[in-house]
Amino acid sequence: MNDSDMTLANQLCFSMYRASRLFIKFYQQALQPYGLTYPQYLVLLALWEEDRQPLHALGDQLDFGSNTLTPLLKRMERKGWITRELANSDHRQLIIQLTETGRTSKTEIFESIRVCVRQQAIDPADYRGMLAQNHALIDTLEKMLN
Amino acid sequence: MNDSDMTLANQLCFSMYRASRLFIKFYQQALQPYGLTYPQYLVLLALWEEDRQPLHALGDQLDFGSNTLTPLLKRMERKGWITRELANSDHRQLIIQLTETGRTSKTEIFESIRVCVRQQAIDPADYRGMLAQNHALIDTLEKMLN
DNA sequence: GTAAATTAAATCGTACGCAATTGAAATTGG
DNA sequence: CCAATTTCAATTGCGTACGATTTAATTTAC
Repeated sequence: MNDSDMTLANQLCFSMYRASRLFIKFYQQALQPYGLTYPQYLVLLALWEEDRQPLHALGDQLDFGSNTLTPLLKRMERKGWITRELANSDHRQLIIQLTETGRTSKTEIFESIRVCVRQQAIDPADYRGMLAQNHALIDTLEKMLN
Repeated sequence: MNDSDMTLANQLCFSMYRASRLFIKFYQQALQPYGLTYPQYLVLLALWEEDRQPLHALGDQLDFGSNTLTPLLKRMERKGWITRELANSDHRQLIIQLTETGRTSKTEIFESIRVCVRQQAIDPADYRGMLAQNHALIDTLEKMLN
């Protein structure tokens, strides 16, 4: 590995960082009508897959700690997407649940996203290939960071 | 595109976001001894490729606006990595230049990064493949966002 | 049964990212 | 030449990210 591998253009980390930020900007366009940020949309995605999860379970899926999630979820509660209530069985756990609005918006928001993503016109095989490679990379990095 | 394509696990954007954050965390470990953050390291990379650039040129390469760069560069100036001076030819432009420390640290910091990256043990062909695919994706997204 | 350890959310502080605006300097067009 | 436009960096405000600590509730171990 020589110095020419250390240019901005040759850094995989930098290209991931660039692609991620552009991708998020792209999604934000579709989410703007709903007043949602991308991380907030991720919370909705997780809850649409499984409602009524404790905060730490959302954190496990999204790799967010309570330092990130607590204020984010409070904002989502204020905007009427979710409710936050202590679990009866364990008063340390905060159960996050979709509101009626949060549940029923799924169809409309998905359609907005789909319209938006369809314009990207990425080859489905490329998409799946990159997804698989990213998952492999994520596994490698997670192992190295303990 | 059906609802099963909308799970967290099937979102390319989310996997980019996850990989990017893990990658940055990985780099931060190597950068911690120098008190550098990853975005600050990117500025150094750009300046090591070409010193004495105006703020907006760094912004073009890293896709940062002055709203991000101005405070970031002030922190780097305080820590002695760079200097900030108005261009004589154009008093609107702020020329960013490496300090002696900034210039000479290159060798040592590169070595730290290389030691760290070598442990990843990613196949070089995979690395190049992902880099190329990311660049293609970045181009697509940039075009769609104007 | 209770002190020690663990788990969970919240809090604190710092540093991005980025949309939007501001204000100053340079360029342009009539 | 000079008013209008454009180009810059800086500022403002908000929402993440995340290391580190705190506080409260539950488990564990003896």
